[in-house]
Amino acid sequence: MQDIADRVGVSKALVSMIFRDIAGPSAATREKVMEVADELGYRPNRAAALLSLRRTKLIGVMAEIRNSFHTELVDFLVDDAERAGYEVVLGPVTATRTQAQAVDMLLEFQCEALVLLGPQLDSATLHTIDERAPVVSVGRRLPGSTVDVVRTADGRGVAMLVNHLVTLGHTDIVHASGTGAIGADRASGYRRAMIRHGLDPQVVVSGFTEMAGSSTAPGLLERDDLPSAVVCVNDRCAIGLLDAMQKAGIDVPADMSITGYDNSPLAQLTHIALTSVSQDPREQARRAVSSVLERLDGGRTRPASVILRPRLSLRSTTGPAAQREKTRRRIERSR
Amino acid sequence: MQDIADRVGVSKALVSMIFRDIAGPSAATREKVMEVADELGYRPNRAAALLSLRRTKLIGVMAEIRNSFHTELVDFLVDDAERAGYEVVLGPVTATRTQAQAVDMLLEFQCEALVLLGPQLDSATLHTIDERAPVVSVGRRLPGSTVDVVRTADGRGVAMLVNHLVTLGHTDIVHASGTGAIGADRASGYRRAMIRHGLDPQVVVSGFTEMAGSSTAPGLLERDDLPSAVVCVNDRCAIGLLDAMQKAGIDVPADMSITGYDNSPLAQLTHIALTSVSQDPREQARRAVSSVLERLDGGRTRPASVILRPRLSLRSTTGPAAQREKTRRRIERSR
DNA sequence: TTGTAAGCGTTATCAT
DNA sequence: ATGATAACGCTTACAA
Repeated sequence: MQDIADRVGVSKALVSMIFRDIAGPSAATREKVMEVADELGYRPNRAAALLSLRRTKLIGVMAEIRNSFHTELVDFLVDDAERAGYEVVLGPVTATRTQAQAVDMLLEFQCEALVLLGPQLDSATLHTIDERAPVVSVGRRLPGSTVDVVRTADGRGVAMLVNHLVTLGHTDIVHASGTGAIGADRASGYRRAMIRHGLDPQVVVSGFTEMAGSSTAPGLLERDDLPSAVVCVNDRCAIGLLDAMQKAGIDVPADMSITGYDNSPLAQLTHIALTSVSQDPREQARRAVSSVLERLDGGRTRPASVILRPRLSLRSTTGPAAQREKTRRRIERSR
Repeated sequence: MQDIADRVGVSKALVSMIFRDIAGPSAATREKVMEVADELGYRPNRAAALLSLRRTKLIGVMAEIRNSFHTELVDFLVDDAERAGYEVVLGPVTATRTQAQAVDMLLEFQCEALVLLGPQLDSATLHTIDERAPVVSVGRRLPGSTVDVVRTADGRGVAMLVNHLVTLGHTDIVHASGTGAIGADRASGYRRAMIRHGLDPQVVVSGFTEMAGSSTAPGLLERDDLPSAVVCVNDRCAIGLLDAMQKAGIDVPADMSITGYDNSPLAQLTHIALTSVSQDPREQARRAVSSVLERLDGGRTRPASVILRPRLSLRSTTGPAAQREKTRRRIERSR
């Protein structure tokens, strides 16, 4: 910057103003400065600006880079943040990099606020982080939390699936569950919905991956009666189960209905066509950024929660409950 | 930092050294300083350090956040970089954020080197960027380029698919192609392989998405003879086509074989089981980071190219060429 | 083992 | 419209 100033014969201050598009400098110097800057290949040093300014205009986003639902959210977050004049710094969680490490990195980068996707950190830790920079937790239920929350009413989403299945005549509905806060939330939504319908909740432990889903199949096939429907904790689990079931000769949805959760691009592929629940990442991103802005620029200090309504996406993996007789015959045949 | 120094009654310099684990300070002061730092919730300011140091230890990675192949690479890059003592900053390319903008952002963050995934920027631009910070282009062919390149021999990969199909007795093999440098590379690999076998290359324009793949189907179904095999430009395209074909009553691979490219997690799902070509993201990431290190810390100045051998992943979407008669009958039936 | 002081590239305040 | 100068928080000779 000093170089440019020297070359043009002005001061650093002028150059700085010109680069920040601030009224003051004359059009003539403006042009000259830009020209020389170009020639010298000058790039503003964000770190230095950051040091001088009180604000960094940086929003840190912790995400599991391999989770397509997270990357979808990140994509939207980047755009929303940009529109608000902020830049997103991604703190990736990987096999070898914990959530705590990701947060540490974001804090070192002097992010003004943190958006945490599916945080597994406990409330106390979140609170501590929040004291340094406003935290928005996305996608996870946080009872009695002191940080901002944006999430879908997962319990309700799962209940919608159960209702849908009951309407189709299903009564023998199993839940393939996941672990952690998110898994627990969905499982309890399932349980409540089943009880509300006077049905028996049946939870089998599964997980959030295709592998988990497909390894849940044998246990179900072993039963005397195949359940008439399985509500899976997410789309990937459902796809794994779907796959294993089809391999075993089970017709979905004729013999058994299967539902997912997330309404991921995968679920929408026509030859998977998974009945699922949409979490509306577009809207979650928007709300998360709004939350950040309210606390950063809007003066809000109390934590706020945004709980979005899930939306059912009916596709071809759910259908009327099978006649018991038929199902049993199918199973026999496939053995 | 000054606060800590004051509280403990030492100088900033000591505190700095302690935080960087530098020999010198006594164990006693060390402990005292850490304690007070904890109490004050102190976090080192990376930007300030960066300003003082000559080095940022930052590697910028430009990636399409929604592209699962890119995110897979990023995941590995993060780990490899960390192992080498570097931090990765992600410059996301989205619908509203161009590659040039992503690169600008990374440069503003004072990244010491740039890893560009599938860059569409022209050679001249890449060269200009390289003058500021060493550039590694990943996954794209760059004839006569002046920057480092890490890629798979895509032409050869596609040729392997063609060879495989020819071995299975196929002769009527169509290529569903993509645009851009990558699409062109794969198309020319296809053409050369076909000619080598004395077959007629037939290229139809498709694209890199499921949508593109499925919208390629009608044109193929319209033909008097269904091609016996289709080599798609990537897995997503293949899955779209696969889907549309199955919907049209075509049995894959009995009536028609389909191949993908990338060996993505999707291709590996057992009920898709797409024959594909692996680009080995793990290895590409490793090489990209090595390239960076050689130029940053190893003193290499000449550009280097690493061209990896693709690897065939045979699965269930390819099979022996169908008898013409059978195929025709199938098609009639499905109409 | 510890302290002092200069400097990194910017922005901001106050003059001119 | 432009310039001088003091921060910003850290690192690093060099000195004690």
